[in-house]
Amino acid sequence: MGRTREFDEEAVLKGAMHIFRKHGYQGASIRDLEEATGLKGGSIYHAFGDKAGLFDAAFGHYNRAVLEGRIERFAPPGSGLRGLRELFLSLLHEPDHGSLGCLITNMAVEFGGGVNPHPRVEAALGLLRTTFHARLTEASTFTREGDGAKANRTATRLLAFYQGLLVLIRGGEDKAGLRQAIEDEFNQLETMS
Amino acid sequence: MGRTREFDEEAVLKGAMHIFRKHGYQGASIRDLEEATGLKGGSIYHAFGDKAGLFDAAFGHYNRAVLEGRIERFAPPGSGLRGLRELFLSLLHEPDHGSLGCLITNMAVEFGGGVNPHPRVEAALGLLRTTFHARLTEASTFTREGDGAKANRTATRLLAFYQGLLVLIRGGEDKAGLRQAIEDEFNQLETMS
DNA sequence: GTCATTCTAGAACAATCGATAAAGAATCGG
DNA sequence: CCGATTCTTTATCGATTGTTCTAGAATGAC
Repeated sequence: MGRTREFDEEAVLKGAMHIFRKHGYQGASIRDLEEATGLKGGSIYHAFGDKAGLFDAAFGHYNRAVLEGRIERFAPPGSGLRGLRELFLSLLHEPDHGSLGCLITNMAVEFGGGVNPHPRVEAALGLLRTTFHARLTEASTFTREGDGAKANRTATRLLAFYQGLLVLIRGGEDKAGLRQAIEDEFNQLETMS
Repeated sequence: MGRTREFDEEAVLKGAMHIFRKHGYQGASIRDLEEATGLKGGSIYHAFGDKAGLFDAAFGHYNRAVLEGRIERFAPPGSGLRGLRELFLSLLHEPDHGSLGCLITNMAVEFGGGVNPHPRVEAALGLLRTTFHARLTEASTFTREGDGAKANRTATRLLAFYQGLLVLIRGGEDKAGLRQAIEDEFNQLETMS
């Protein structure tokens, strides 16, 4: 029933993900991806169809392993505002001064301008927004409000703040100031009427 | 003393800027730039040295004409928090669903990951932060605070919010929700202790 | 008008791009 | 062992990339 696969798919996707995060989609060449994955070009095309297919798989891996993992670790269900704060602060601990950017942020920018948004970007933003909303409604100041309209609006505001932080981190902004901005935001969120 | 220039530099930079905003630096080819500027490749290289030189000039034009122009129009000195609010809201009026992204945001992301930040990105972020700080200190709630430390921290927080809004706009986020987020942010800023 | 100088136009450059094709290597059912 | 199938490798494809070169057109100084 055919030759057996020699590569570890997860390791391959991890390597490809690194390259796409560093150099973007357009900036990542097939040769770069060969080196990072250990696969030869032919194998890449056999396994993933084309460059866009490998990217899609790598993006899926990012959403699954990195994004969801980060949420589970720092802002699990029940952690409320304190969890969200830790989630935001965790962005500052990225290595290499954000040389590995957030794939969502980077691709929202790189693929933006088309008529419709990239589906994986949309899905990831949706997961973040849903998470923000859920943790917000766990906080007493938001459950008192009756419907979740206020939490919805705050979730959108936090989503923008979150993406902006990643832009500034990647832009080389000093992290102490960003930490202070995060603390301010959540301190104010906790003492809200 | 030599042949006279036939092209209008401002028009050329404007055309190049459009391409770079739409497709990014890597995604803009010299042929694209020829078409958008009306110049032939030879002339481009004669006038600007190379692709990076044209980009640098176009980025300078963006900071001068678009960014500073927007600030002067919506948040001139003395306009305080109300000016800042208008500045933020003006981001939503960008045409084509953000198909022309903010060059600062896009380049902070695309050139991020290097050891040191792109100087023009740094300059533009600095101008924004300085503007935010200045308008904040015009507001009574911030001048009461003695030193400008609070205004500094809020300026950084607003800078992240600003960049995040541009990411979401480019990502195709619906603008009504973003408008609400902006209004919430500034309503809360106006009623601060 | 001549000359040095500056700009423009267009062809061409080597290098790299994403992608394909062909052949060998490994696996399993028969 | 055979043959069908699947994966890996290698070489190579045409297209496009950023850039350079060369010839021609326009300018001001003399």
